[in-house]
Amino acid sequence: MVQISLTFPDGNVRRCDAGITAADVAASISPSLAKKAISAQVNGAHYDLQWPIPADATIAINTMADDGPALELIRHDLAHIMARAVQDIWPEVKVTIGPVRDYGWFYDFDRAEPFSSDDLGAIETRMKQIIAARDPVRTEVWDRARAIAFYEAKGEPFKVELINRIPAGEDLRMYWHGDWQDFCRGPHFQHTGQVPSDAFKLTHVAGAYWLGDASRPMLQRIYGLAFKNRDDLKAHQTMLEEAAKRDHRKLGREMELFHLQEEAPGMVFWHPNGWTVYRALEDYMRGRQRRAGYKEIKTPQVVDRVLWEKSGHWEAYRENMFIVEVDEDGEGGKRINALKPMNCPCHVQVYNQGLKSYRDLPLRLAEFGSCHRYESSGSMHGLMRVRGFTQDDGHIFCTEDQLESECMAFLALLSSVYKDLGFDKFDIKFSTRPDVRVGSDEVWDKAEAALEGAIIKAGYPYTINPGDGAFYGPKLDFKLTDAIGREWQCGTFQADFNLPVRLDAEFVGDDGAKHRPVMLHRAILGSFERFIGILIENYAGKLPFWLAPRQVVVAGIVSDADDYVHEVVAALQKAGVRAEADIRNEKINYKVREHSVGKVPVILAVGMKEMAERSVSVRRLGDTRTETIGFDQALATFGFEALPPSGD
RNA sequence: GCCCCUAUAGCUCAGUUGGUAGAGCAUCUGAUUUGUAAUCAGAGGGUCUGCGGUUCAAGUCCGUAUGGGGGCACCA
Repeated sequence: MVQISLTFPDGNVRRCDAGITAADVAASISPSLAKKAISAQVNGAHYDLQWPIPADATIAINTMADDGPALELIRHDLAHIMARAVQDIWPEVKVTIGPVRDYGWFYDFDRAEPFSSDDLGAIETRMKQIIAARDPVRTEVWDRARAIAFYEAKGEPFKVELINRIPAGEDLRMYWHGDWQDFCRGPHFQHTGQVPSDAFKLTHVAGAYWLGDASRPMLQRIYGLAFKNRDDLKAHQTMLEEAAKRDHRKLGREMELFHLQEEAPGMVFWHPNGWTVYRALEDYMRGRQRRAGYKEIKTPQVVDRVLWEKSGHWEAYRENMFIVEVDEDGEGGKRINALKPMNCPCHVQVYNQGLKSYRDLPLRLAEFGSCHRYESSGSMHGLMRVRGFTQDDGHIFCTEDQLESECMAFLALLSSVYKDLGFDKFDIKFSTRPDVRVGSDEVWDKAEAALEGAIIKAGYPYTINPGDGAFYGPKLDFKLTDAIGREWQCGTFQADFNLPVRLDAEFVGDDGAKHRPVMLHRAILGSFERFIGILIENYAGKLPFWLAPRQVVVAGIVSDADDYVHEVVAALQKAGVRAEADIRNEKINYKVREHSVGKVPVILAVGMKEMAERSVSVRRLGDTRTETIGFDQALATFGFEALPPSGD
């Protein structure tokens, strides 16, 4: 019998048999709780659940138990086997925890000397010996006192701390792999020989804070990859190698899109090609937002600290701000300004000019706002996390009653934009009220219900991050993944009950009295920098025609056709196509190769034959076939393809 | 910010146990007028990231700063 455990955000776990429906779960627990199960465990295997699940749907859970050893079991056993191998070799090393993750596992160790790559090889060798020994795995249930006494005697302070964090009354399950012991929830194989010995690989070591707390010691985390067999492991390693070729930092250099340099860490130097992509994306977003009812504005880059003090940023965000000191009177009388780290306070200033009526709401202000944040040195990453960036920012001032409909409209716009840009699916995280917050519970109830209601009505799967909301309101985050599967937050939709109060935004209601608007912060791309990074990786540099920096290269075959090449290029440019001539004294093979490597979507080869019949030979990126079409047809075709998607 | 790794020509890299640098591509100059993924020949190009140390001698060893990579923390 397959046992299913559903885990809920509050930590409750419901165990039931396979084949039940969401309605069954609802009936046996409570509707609200049933709707919010976030993950399921089957025979130790972990599954994320996506919501909403229709009430009558069977909770279909893949039972890996039937088709050989579950990957999770393999990875979990390897975590224990690795920890044992490490202590076999270096008995003084302290063990901590080692969870299963996508494609493998990791385990954190406390050791004075760093693990070297040679050490990883030695650990792997020892692990294989343990597997070959087919050591039995056995388990016992201990009470807390015995376990604590055991680990204190053994000198494993991290284990003692872990046990102390487990809720009182719970028994502890102790597992032995041979004579090496660890405690965990299980389950495990019956002996170590059940783990495939040729389908895992220790990949790298990295520092990681104990319990994710930067004030605690930094441990050494060893990562491993593990699969059911050698072929799966190799396939995954090949996939990673392929993904590395799509890295936007590599493609950004190869395609001459942008560069970064030491004198301006985290600030992008956009090259002509990259800036063309940026501008194409900006123009597209401008059109989409205008048609969605946004008014575009532009606000200052440098703003006096007084405003940041009012908004609360000076207190809460100061160390992340670029400060600009101006010697105002020439005698050292300093005026302190800051580069804006976000646009919100400036948008409230625009809103606050003139008295607003309820008839003005919802008021949607949009800005391609350049922001600067002094991000910590270790957090920067190519275009994905930078210090100077431009948000496709927008703030909607509305009433509480308009919150849900604005959220729905935003979801529709975002999903349409993402679809145009090649993302049919994306991860949505819904973050609810944190312990420390502003605003009454009543307002939070209303806002959370509006956001969650909108997303359920729109029918998108989402994950709840309980307590992960901002102090000023709940939020939805929209995440996209890069080439190697790292998630990056792009879109966001946040309700804010704080800033309208701090910056005194108000409107006159139909009752003639003044009211506070709700302020909604929202972005679709997030930042142009990050989104372009994601786009490059998602398309492996082969951007769709309308976004490509060079859309068409007209390559002459012989110099006698040069005039015709220039004529075609000029006509294409007039038709709105980014076209270039290539009349260099090179073979057509050379030009085709160079522009293919350069990821130009269309190469038009033009020689004496084409000139005579006023045609072009079309070769599209990724397709080795060529097609000859007439001059006018080429203008019409590429002129049309150069237009951005309308989203309609 | 923290841990580990790392820095040689525009790019990708080689440089053996320390003896003051090399390849391919790119660039430039010739020749070649070419039919859909690299025509041939020649030339130029590097304070080996900065600073300090060890040594008769440092690209190579040590320290440090900065940048980069992988993670962790952070992302009000």
